[in-house]
Amino acid sequence: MPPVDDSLDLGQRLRSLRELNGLSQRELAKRAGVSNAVISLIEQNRSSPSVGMLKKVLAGFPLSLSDFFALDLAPKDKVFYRADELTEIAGGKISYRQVGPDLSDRGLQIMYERYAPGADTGKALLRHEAEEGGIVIAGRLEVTVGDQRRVLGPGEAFYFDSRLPHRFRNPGDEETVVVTACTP
Amino acid sequence: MPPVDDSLDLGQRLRSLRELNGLSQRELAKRAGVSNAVISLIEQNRSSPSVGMLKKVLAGFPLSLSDFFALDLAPKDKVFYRADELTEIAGGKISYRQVGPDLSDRGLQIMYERYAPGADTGKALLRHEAEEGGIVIAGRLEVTVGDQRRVLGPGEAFYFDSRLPHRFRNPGDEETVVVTACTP
DNA sequence: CTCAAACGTTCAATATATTTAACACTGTTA
DNA sequence: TAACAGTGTTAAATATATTGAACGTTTGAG
Repeated sequence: MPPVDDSLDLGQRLRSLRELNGLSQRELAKRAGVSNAVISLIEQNRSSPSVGMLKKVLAGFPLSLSDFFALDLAPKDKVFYRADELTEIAGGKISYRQVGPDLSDRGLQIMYERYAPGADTGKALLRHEAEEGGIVIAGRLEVTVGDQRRVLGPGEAFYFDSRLPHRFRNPGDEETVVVTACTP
Repeated sequence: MPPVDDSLDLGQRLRSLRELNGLSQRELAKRAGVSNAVISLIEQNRSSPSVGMLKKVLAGFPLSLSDFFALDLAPKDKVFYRADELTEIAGGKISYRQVGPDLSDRGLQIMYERYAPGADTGKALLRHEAEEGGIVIAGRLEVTVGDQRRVLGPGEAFYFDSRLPHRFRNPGDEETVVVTACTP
Protein backbone atom coordinates (compact mmCIF):
# COMPACT_ATOMS: atom_id res chain seq x y z
CA MET A 1 0.00 0.00 0.00
CA PRO A 2 1.38 3.40 -0.90
CA PRO A 3 1.35 5.51 2.22
CA VAL A 4 2.01 8.75 0.40
CA ASP A 5 0.45 10.74 -2.39
CA ASP A 6 3.17 11.01 -4.98
CA SER A 7 1.19 13.33 -7.21
CA LEU A 8 3.12 16.08 -5.54
CA ASP A 9 6.36 14.81 -6.95
CA LEU A 10 7.93 16.32 -3.94
CA GLY A 11 10.72 13.81 -4.20
CA GLN A 12 11.80 14.77 -7.65
CA ARG A 13 11.48 18.43 -6.80
CA LEU A 14 13.76 18.10 -3.86
CA ARG A 15 16.23 15.89 -5.69
CA SER A 16 16.59 18.20 -8.68
CA LEU A 17 16.96 21.15 -6.43
CA ARG A 18 19.61 19.46 -4.35
CA GLU A 19 21.55 18.29 -7.38
CA LEU A 20 21.39 21.69 -9.02
CA ASN A 21 23.08 23.03 -5.92
CA GLY A 22 25.70 20.35 -6.03
CA LEU A 23 24.92 19.01 -2.57
CA SER A 24 24.93 15.40 -1.42
CA GLN A 25 22.08 14.08 0.69
CA ARG A 26 24.35 14.09 3.69
CA GLU A 27 25.64 17.60 3.12
CA LEU A 28 22.14 18.94 2.85
CA ALA A 29 21.05 16.99 5.90
CA LYS A 30 23.93 18.38 7.90
CA ARG A 31 23.21 21.94 6.86
CA ALA A 32 19.57 21.52 7.68
CA GLY A 33 20.21 19.74 10.96
CA VAL A 34 18.20 16.63 10.10
CA SER A 35 19.10 13.02 9.53
CA ASN A 36 20.29 11.99 6.10
CA ALA A 37 17.70 9.22 5.88
CA VAL A 38 14.89 11.70 5.69
CA ILE A 39 16.33 13.22 2.53
CA SER A 40 16.63 9.83 0.94
CA LEU A 41 13.11 8.80 1.88
CA ILE A 42 11.54 12.04 0.77
CA GLU A 43 13.31 11.92 -2.57
CA GLN A 44 11.96 8.41 -3.13
CA ASN A 45 8.47 9.57 -2.16
CA ARG A 46 8.58 6.99 0.58
CA SER A 47 7.59 9.52 3.21
CA SER A 48 5.51 12.64 3.16
CA PRO A 49 7.39 15.05 5.38
CA SER A 50 5.66 17.31 7.82
CA VAL A 51 5.62 20.95 6.87
CA GLY A 52 7.96 21.75 9.72
CA MET A 53 10.40 19.11 8.53
CA LEU A 54 10.28 20.31 4.96
CA LYS A 55 10.92 23.83 6.16
CA LYS A 56 13.97 22.67 8.06
CA VAL A 57 15.26 20.81 5.03
CA LEU A 58 14.78 23.78 2.73
CA ALA A 59 16.61 25.99 5.19
CA GLY A 60 19.71 24.11 4.11
CA PHE A 61 19.72 25.79 0.71
CA PRO A 62 18.28 28.19 1.91
CA LEU A 63 14.88 28.42 0.26
CA SER A 64 11.48 29.40 1.58
CA LEU A 65 8.45 27.14 1.41
CA SER A 66 6.78 29.67 -0.78
CA ASP A 67 9.62 29.70 -3.26
CA PHE A 68 9.91 25.94 -3.16
CA PHE A 69 6.34 25.35 -4.19
CA ALA A 70 6.39 28.17 -6.68
CA LEU A 71 9.50 26.75 -8.30
CA ASP A 72 8.88 25.79 -11.87
CA LEU A 73 9.76 22.15 -12.11
CA ALA A 74 10.32 22.37 -15.84
CA PRO A 75 12.19 25.64 -15.95
CA LYS A 76 12.53 27.20 -19.33
CA ASP A 77 15.66 25.65 -20.65
CA LYS A 78 16.61 28.31 -23.09
CA VAL A 79 18.89 30.63 -21.24
CA PHE A 80 21.32 32.02 -23.77
CA TYR A 81 20.64 33.99 -26.92
CA ARG A 82 22.91 34.95 -29.77
CA ALA A 83 22.65 38.51 -30.98
CA ASP A 84 20.68 37.39 -34.04
CA GLU A 85 18.31 35.37 -31.87
CA LEU A 86 16.87 38.40 -30.16
CA THR A 87 13.40 38.60 -31.62
CA GLU A 88 12.75 41.71 -33.60
CA ILE A 89 9.48 43.32 -32.62
CA ALA A 90 9.18 46.49 -34.67
CA GLY A 91 10.83 47.20 -37.97
CA GLY A 92 11.36 50.57 -39.58
CA LYS A 93 13.24 53.41 -37.98
CA ILE A 94 13.07 51.86 -34.55
CA SER A 95 14.39 48.40 -33.82
CA TYR A 96 13.19 46.56 -30.73
CA ARG A 97 15.04 43.34 -30.06
CA GLN A 98 13.59 41.36 -27.22
CA VAL A 99 15.44 38.82 -25.09
CA GLY A 100 13.34 35.64 -25.21
CA PRO A 101 10.80 34.64 -27.81
CA ASP A 102 7.52 34.63 -25.97
CA LEU A 103 5.89 37.63 -24.42
CA SER A 104 3.59 35.47 -22.35
CA ASP A 105 4.51 33.89 -19.06
CA ARG A 106 7.64 35.85 -18.36
CA GLY A 107 8.06 38.29 -15.55
CA LEU A 108 10.35 40.62 -17.36
CA GLN A 109 10.80 42.10 -20.81
CA ILE A 110 14.32 43.14 -21.73
CA MET A 111 15.00 44.85 -25.02
CA TYR A 112 17.89 46.11 -27.09
CA GLU A 113 16.54 49.16 -28.88
CA ARG A 114 18.02 51.15 -31.74
CA TYR A 115 16.60 54.44 -32.96
CA ALA A 116 17.53 55.82 -36.36
CA PRO A 117 18.13 59.60 -36.44
CA GLY A 118 14.80 61.36 -35.98
CA ALA A 119 12.93 58.21 -35.00
CA ASP A 120 10.01 58.84 -32.66
CA THR A 121 7.58 56.57 -30.83
CA GLY A 122 4.88 59.18 -30.83
CA LYS A 123 2.94 60.00 -27.76
CA ALA A 124 2.28 56.62 -26.23
CA LEU A 125 -1.01 55.53 -24.82
CA LEU A 126 -1.42 54.70 -21.19
CA ARG A 127 -0.31 51.16 -20.63
CA HIS A 128 -1.07 48.48 -18.12
CA GLU A 129 0.21 48.83 -14.63
CA ALA A 130 3.93 48.37 -14.96
CA GLU A 131 7.29 49.96 -14.43
CA GLU A 132 9.88 50.70 -17.03
CA GLY A 133 13.47 51.82 -17.21
CA GLY A 134 16.58 51.84 -19.32
CA ILE A 135 20.13 52.93 -19.87
CA VAL A 136 21.43 54.74 -22.93
CA ILE A 137 24.41 52.97 -24.50
CA ALA A 138 25.16 55.18 -27.48
CA GLY A 139 23.79 58.32 -29.13
CA ARG A 140 21.16 60.60 -27.63
CA LEU A 141 17.63 59.88 -26.53
CA GLU A 142 14.91 62.39 -25.76
CA VAL A 143 12.55 60.99 -23.15
CA THR A 144 9.23 62.57 -22.27
CA VAL A 145 7.35 61.31 -19.24
CA GLY A 146 4.23 63.13 -18.13
CA ASP A 147 5.28 66.75 -18.11
CA GLN A 148 8.98 66.01 -17.78
CA ARG A 149 11.33 65.97 -20.74
CA ARG A 150 15.04 65.43 -21.06
CA VAL A 151 17.72 64.37 -23.50
CA LEU A 152 19.94 61.60 -22.22
CA GLY A 153 23.38 60.54 -23.40
CA PRO A 154 25.48 57.40 -22.97
CA GLY A 155 25.50 56.10 -19.40
CA GLU A 156 22.41 58.05 -18.45
CA ALA A 157 19.20 56.36 -17.46
CA PHE A 158 15.50 56.68 -16.77
CA TYR A 159 12.89 54.90 -14.70
CA PHE A 160 9.17 55.57 -14.44
CA ASP A 161 5.70 54.19 -13.96
CA SER A 162 4.40 53.01 -17.31
CA ARG A 163 0.95 54.37 -16.63
CA LEU A 164 2.28 57.84 -17.25
CA PRO A 165 2.11 58.91 -20.90
CA HIS A 166 5.58 58.66 -22.37
CA ARG A 167 7.48 59.11 -25.57
CA PHE A 168 10.94 58.36 -26.96
CA ARG A 169 12.73 60.18 -29.75
CA ASN A 170 16.20 60.29 -31.28
CA PRO A 171 16.91 64.02 -31.60
CA GLY A 172 20.44 63.60 -32.97
CA ASP A 173 21.92 62.64 -36.31
CA GLU A 174 23.51 59.37 -35.24
CA GLU A 175 21.94 56.09 -34.22
CA THR A 176 20.79 55.77 -30.60
CA VAL A 177 21.15 52.50 -28.71
CA VAL A 178 19.28 51.81 -25.47
CA VAL A 179 18.75 48.78 -23.28
CA THR A 180 15.38 48.84 -21.54
CA ALA A 181 13.44 46.59 -19.23
CA CYS A 182 9.86 46.57 -18.10
CA THR A 183 7.54 44.50 -15.95
CA PRO A 184 4.51 43.31 -17.88
CA MET B 1 7.35 20.12 25.40
CA PRO B 2 6.17 21.80 22.21
CA PRO B 3 6.36 19.21 19.46
CA VAL B 4 6.00 21.74 16.68
CA ASP B 5 7.76 24.83 15.47
CA ASP B 6 5.13 27.54 15.59
CA SER B 7 7.34 30.10 13.88
CA LEU B 8 5.46 29.12 10.76
CA ASP B 9 2.22 30.47 12.10
CA LEU B 10 0.60 27.85 9.97
CA GLY B 11 -2.27 27.69 12.41
CA GLN B 12 -3.19 31.33 12.15
CA ARG B 13 -2.76 31.24 8.42
CA LEU B 14 -5.15 28.38 8.04
CA ARG B 15 -7.65 29.79 10.51
CA SER B 16 -7.81 33.20 8.89
CA LEU B 17 -8.15 31.63 5.51
CA ARG B 18 -10.95 29.35 6.65
CA GLU B 19 -12.81 32.16 8.37
CA LEU B 20 -12.42 34.42 5.36
CA ASN B 21 -14.14 31.73 3.37
CA GLY B 22 -16.91 31.42 5.92
CA LEU B 23 -16.29 27.75 6.57
CA SER B 24 -16.49 25.86 9.85
CA GLN B 25 -13.78 23.38 10.75
CA ARG B 26 -16.15 20.54 10.02
CA GLU B 27 -17.30 21.94 6.69
CA LEU B 28 -13.76 22.34 5.54
CA ALA B 29 -12.84 18.89 6.79
CA LYS B 30 -15.74 17.34 4.94
CA ARG B 31 -14.89 19.10 1.72
CA ALA B 32 -11.28 18.09 2.04
CA GLY B 33 -12.10 14.54 3.03
CA VAL B 34 -10.16 14.61 6.29
CA SER B 35 -11.18 14.42 9.91
CA ASN B 36 -12.25 17.60 11.64
CA ALA B 37 -9.80 17.11 14.46
CA VAL B 38 -6.88 17.70 12.18
CA ILE B 39 -8.15 21.17 11.34
CA SER B 40 -8.49 22.01 14.99
CA LEU B 41 -5.06 20.72 15.89
CA ILE B 42 -3.35 22.44 13.02
CA GLU B 43 -5.00 25.75 13.83
CA GLN B 44 -3.76 25.48 17.39
CA ASN B 45 -0.27 24.66 16.17
CA ARG B 46 -0.57 21.44 18.11
CA SER B 47 0.44 19.39 15.12
CA SER B 48 2.61 20.04 12.12
CA PRO B 49 0.73 18.43 9.26
CA SER B 50 2.46 16.45 6.59
CA VAL B 51 2.70 18.14 3.26
CA GLY B 52 0.28 15.65 1.78
CA MET B 53 -2.23 16.36 4.52
CA LEU B 54 -1.93 20.09 4.12
CA LYS B 55 -2.45 19.70 0.42
CA LYS B 56 -5.64 17.74 1.02
CA VAL B 57 -6.88 20.35 3.46
CA LEU B 58 -6.19 23.20 1.07
CA ALA B 59 -8.01 21.33 -1.67
CA GLY B 60 -11.15 22.13 0.31
CA PHE B 61 -10.96 25.80 -0.58
CA PRO B 62 -9.47 25.09 -3.11
CA LEU B 63 -6.00 26.59 -2.90
CA SER B 64 -2.61 25.38 -4.05
CA LEU B 65 0.31 24.93 -1.71
CA SER B 66 2.18 27.52 -3.67
CA ASP B 67 -0.56 30.08 -3.30
CA PHE B 68 -1.02 29.22 0.34
CA PHE B 69 2.56 29.96 1.24
CA ALA B 70 2.75 32.93 -1.07
CA LEU B 71 -0.23 34.62 0.58
CA ASP B 72 0.90 38.03 1.54
CA LEU B 73 -0.68 40.07 4.21
CA ALA B 74 -0.27 43.13 3.05
CA PRO B 75 5.11 56.22 -7.51
CA LYS B 76 7.51 58.59 -7.11
CA ASP B 77 8.66 61.40 -9.48
CA LYS B 78 12.36 61.04 -10.12
CA VAL B 79 12.64 59.84 -13.71
CA PHE B 80 16.03 60.78 -15.11
CA TYR B 81 19.48 59.89 -13.88
CA ARG B 82 22.87 61.15 -14.95
CA ALA B 83 25.57 58.53 -15.40
CA ASP B 84 27.14 59.50 -12.09
CA GLU B 85 23.77 59.31 -10.35
CA LEU B 86 23.48 55.58 -10.83
CA THR B 87 24.03 54.24 -7.35
CA GLU B 88 27.07 52.06 -7.02
CA ILE B 89 26.25 48.86 -5.21
CA ALA B 90 29.44 46.81 -5.09
CA GLY B 91 32.97 48.08 -5.35
CA GLY B 92 36.04 46.04 -6.25
CA LYS B 93 36.44 44.10 -9.46
CA ILE B 94 32.74 44.18 -10.23
CA SER B 95 30.82 47.43 -10.50
CA TYR B 96 27.05 47.37 -10.17
CA ARG B 97 25.36 50.67 -10.95
CA GLN B 98 21.65 50.63 -10.24
CA VAL B 99 19.07 52.88 -11.84
CA GLY B 100 17.17 54.47 -8.95
CA PRO B 101 18.32 54.93 -5.39
CA ASP B 102 16.05 52.73 -3.35
CA LEU B 103 15.88 48.99 -3.62
CA SER B 104 12.61 48.85 -1.78
CA ASP B 105 9.22 49.45 -3.33
CA ARG B 106 10.21 49.17 -6.95
CA GLY B 107 9.05 46.52 -9.33
CA LEU B 108 12.23 46.41 -11.35
CA GLN B 109 15.95 46.57 -10.80
CA ILE B 110 18.04 47.73 -13.75
CA MET B 111 21.82 47.74 -13.53
CA TYR B 112 24.83 48.75 -15.54
CA GLU B 113 27.47 46.22 -14.64
CA ARG B 114 31.19 46.22 -15.35
CA TYR B 115 33.44 43.24 -14.71
CA ALA B 116 37.23 43.61 -14.54
CA PRO B 117 39.20 40.82 -16.25
CA GLY B 118 38.85 37.64 -14.17
CA ALA B 119 36.10 39.05 -11.97
CA ASP B 120 33.74 36.37 -10.66
CA THR B 121 30.57 36.45 -8.61
CA GLY B 122 31.19 32.99 -7.18
CA LYS B 123 28.55 30.34 -7.06
CA ALA B 124 25.48 32.22 -5.96
CA LEU B 125 22.91 30.89 -3.56
CA LEU B 126 19.33 30.51 -4.57
CA ARG B 127 17.57 33.80 -4.28
CA HIS B 128 14.01 34.85 -3.81
CA GLU B 129 11.44 34.26 -6.45
CA ALA B 130 12.48 36.41 -9.37
CA GLU B 131 13.51 36.47 -12.99
CA GLU B 132 16.65 37.93 -14.39
CA GLY B 133 18.14 38.75 -17.74
CA GLY B 134 20.64 40.92 -19.52
CA ILE B 135 22.45 41.88 -22.68
CA VAL B 136 26.20 42.00 -23.09
CA ILE B 137 27.40 45.38 -24.39
CA ALA B 138 31.15 44.87 -24.50
CA GLY B 139 33.70 42.20 -23.67
CA ARG B 140 32.89 38.60 -22.84
CA LEU B 141 30.80 37.16 -20.04
CA GLU B 142 30.72 33.56 -18.89
CA VAL B 143 27.28 32.73 -17.52
CA THR B 144 26.50 29.56 -15.58
CA VAL B 145 22.88 28.73 -14.80
CA GLY B 146 22.10 25.41 -13.18
CA ASP B 147 24.01 22.94 -15.30
CA GLN B 148 24.23 25.20 -18.34
CA ARG B 149 27.26 27.32 -19.11
CA ARG B 150 28.16 29.63 -21.94
CA VAL B 151 30.37 32.56 -22.84
CA LEU B 152 28.50 35.47 -24.34
CA GLY B 153 29.81 38.34 -26.43
CA PRO B 154 28.46 41.76 -27.37
CA GLY B 155 24.82 41.68 -28.47
CA GLU B 156 24.18 38.29 -26.88
CA ALA B 157 21.81 37.86 -24.01
CA PHE B 158 20.51 35.62 -21.24
CA TYR B 159 17.31 35.19 -19.30
CA PHE B 160 16.55 32.80 -16.45
CA ASP B 161 14.72 32.12 -13.22
CA SER B 162 16.74 33.59 -10.37
CA ARG B 163 15.96 30.68 -8.12
CA LEU B 164 18.38 28.57 -10.10
CA PRO B 165 21.94 28.78 -8.85
CA HIS B 166 23.88 31.08 -11.12
CA ARG B 167 27.27 32.65 -11.56
CA PHE B 168 28.90 35.34 -13.66
CA ARG B 169 32.53 35.61 -14.64
CA ASN B 170 34.67 37.67 -16.98
CA PRO B 171 36.89 35.07 -18.67
CA GLY B 172 38.67 37.54 -20.96
CA ASP B 173 41.40 40.12 -20.51
CA GLU B 174 39.32 43.20 -21.25
CA GLU B 175 36.54 44.80 -19.27
CA THR B 176 33.04 43.36 -19.69
CA VAL B 177 29.98 45.59 -19.72
CA VAL B 178 26.47 44.21 -19.26
CA VAL B 179 23.05 45.75 -18.74
CA THR B 180 20.84 43.53 -16.62
CA ALA B 181 17.36 43.68 -15.20
CA CYS B 182 15.59 41.62 -12.61
CA THR B 183 12.25 41.51 -10.86
CA PRO B 184 12.73 41.67 -7.10
C1' DC C 1 45.35 -4.92 -3.78
C1' DT C 2 43.80 -2.58 0.71
C1' DC C 3 42.13 0.86 3.09
C1' DA C 4 39.41 4.97 4.00
C1' DA C 5 35.97 8.07 2.91
C1' DA C 6 32.52 9.31 0.52
C1' DC C 7 27.81 8.14 -1.60
C1' DG C 8 22.60 6.53 -1.39
C1' DT C 9 19.78 3.13 0.81
C1' DT C 10 17.44 0.32 4.39
C1' DC C 11 15.91 -1.60 9.04
C1' DA C 12 14.23 -1.43 13.78
C1' DA C 13 13.17 1.82 17.49
C1' DT C 14 11.00 5.90 18.67
C1' DA C 15 8.40 10.14 18.14
C1' DT C 16 4.74 12.25 15.98
C1' DA C 17 0.63 12.88 13.11
C1' DT C 18 -4.02 11.39 12.15
C1' DT C 19 -8.37 9.11 13.12
C1' DT C 20 -12.34 7.82 15.67
C1' DA C 21 -15.28 8.78 19.14
C1' DA C 22 -16.24 11.13 22.59
C1' DC C 23 -16.77 15.81 25.50
C1' DA C 24 -18.59 20.54 26.73
C1' DC C 25 -20.72 24.52 25.05
C1' DT C 26 -24.08 27.43 22.27
C1' DG C 27 -28.36 28.63 20.08
C1' DT C 28 -32.90 27.06 18.33
C1' DT C 29 -37.34 24.70 18.55
C1' DA C 30 -41.13 22.16 20.33
C1' DT D 1 -37.93 22.20 30.25
C1' DA D 2 -36.03 18.82 26.84
C1' DA D 3 -34.18 17.57 22.57
C1' DC D 4 -31.53 18.68 18.75
C1' DA D 5 -27.90 20.45 15.61
C1' DG D 6 -24.29 23.11 15.26
C1' DT D 7 -19.71 24.84 17.04
C1' DG D 8 -14.46 23.90 18.68
C1' DT D 9 -11.78 20.77 21.53
C1' DT D 10 -9.75 16.57 23.43
C1' DA D 11 -8.24 11.31 24.69
C1' DA D 12 -6.90 6.97 23.26
C1' DA D 13 -5.92 4.03 19.35
C1' DT D 14 -3.64 3.63 15.18
C1' DA D 15 -0.86 4.90 11.23
C1' DT D 16 2.99 7.27 9.77
C1' DA D 17 7.22 10.04 9.91
C1' DT D 18 11.80 10.50 11.75
C1' DT D 19 15.93 8.93 13.92
C1' DG D 20 20.28 6.36 14.54
C1' DA D 21 22.90 2.71 13.13
C1' DA D 22 23.71 -0.28 10.06
C1' DC D 23 24.43 -2.06 4.89
C1' DG D 24 26.46 -2.38 0.00
C1' DT D 25 28.71 0.31 -3.47
C1' DT D 26 31.94 3.41 -5.62
C1' DT D 27 36.10 6.39 -5.85
C1' DG D 28 40.60 7.79 -4.94
C1' DA D 29 45.09 7.27 -2.27
C1' DG D 30 48.89 4.66 -0.63
